[in-house]
Amino acid sequence: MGHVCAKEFNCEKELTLAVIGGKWKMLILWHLGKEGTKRFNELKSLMPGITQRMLVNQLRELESDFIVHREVYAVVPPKVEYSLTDQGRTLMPILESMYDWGKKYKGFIEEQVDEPSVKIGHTK
Amino acid sequence: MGHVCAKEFNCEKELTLAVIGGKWKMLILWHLGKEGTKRFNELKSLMPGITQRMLVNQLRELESDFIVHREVYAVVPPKVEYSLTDQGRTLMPILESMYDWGKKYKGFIEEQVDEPSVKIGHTK
DNA sequence: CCGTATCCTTACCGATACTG
DNA sequence: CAGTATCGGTAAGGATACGG
Repeated sequence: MGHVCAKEFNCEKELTLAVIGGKWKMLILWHLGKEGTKRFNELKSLMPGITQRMLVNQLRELESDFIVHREVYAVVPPKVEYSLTDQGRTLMPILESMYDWGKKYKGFIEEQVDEPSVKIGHTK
Repeated sequence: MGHVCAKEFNCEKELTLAVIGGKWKMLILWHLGKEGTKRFNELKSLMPGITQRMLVNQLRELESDFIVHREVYAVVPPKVEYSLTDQGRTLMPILESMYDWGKKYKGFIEEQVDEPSVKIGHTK
């Protein structure tokens, strides 16, 4: 198991990329890492634009890669909580340096092209 | 210009990912960052499996994002050298931490599933 | 030696509708 | 509330052939 298993990589960096590289994965990890445990619909409303299908999909992959823990409560209506595993938490420093780099790079790019062209939303 | 321009991102982390996330980009950056300037065919033989089309493509995107510098010499037969820009060099710490994380994660994964399943090539 | 030009496959992702 | 199921578009990436 693990969505990353049975794939071939040229390098361990690509393994890391395979884990965090999905369309919404970094955003999910960021919320869980910075704000802690979240329910499914909480995550959904924190990420405007994501569909239910994609949220489930990305969470399932992160779970099968041992990055995210899924806790199901046997209640009605259903309650499911997501959180980072210990392994998942070790990704945070990488996400932070990617955030910092992206921020500086955005400024750099806007100096090169004199109209602001890289559009970033509000999630930080 | 810049292949990254005119795209929308939820977060600056995703901008970083857009810059390094191509299939062969991290590998290219790694070679240029660790071993310095390379000619086109040198890069190609350092990356078994890459096609000429993809190597050109990834290099052009990195160039338009101001990460890689392309130096053309007016000689026959043609000679073209690729190197990291100053901006490109600032990516190396991120690539290194992704390498380190991937390496540890690979060991971690192999403990979970008792057969070795994550296959990594020889490029390091 | 260093590319272009085509063609084609497939993986990713979005929209939408339905369910325990 | 927290999911499945299905369908379809699009862009990334591979194979191959040709060119300055």
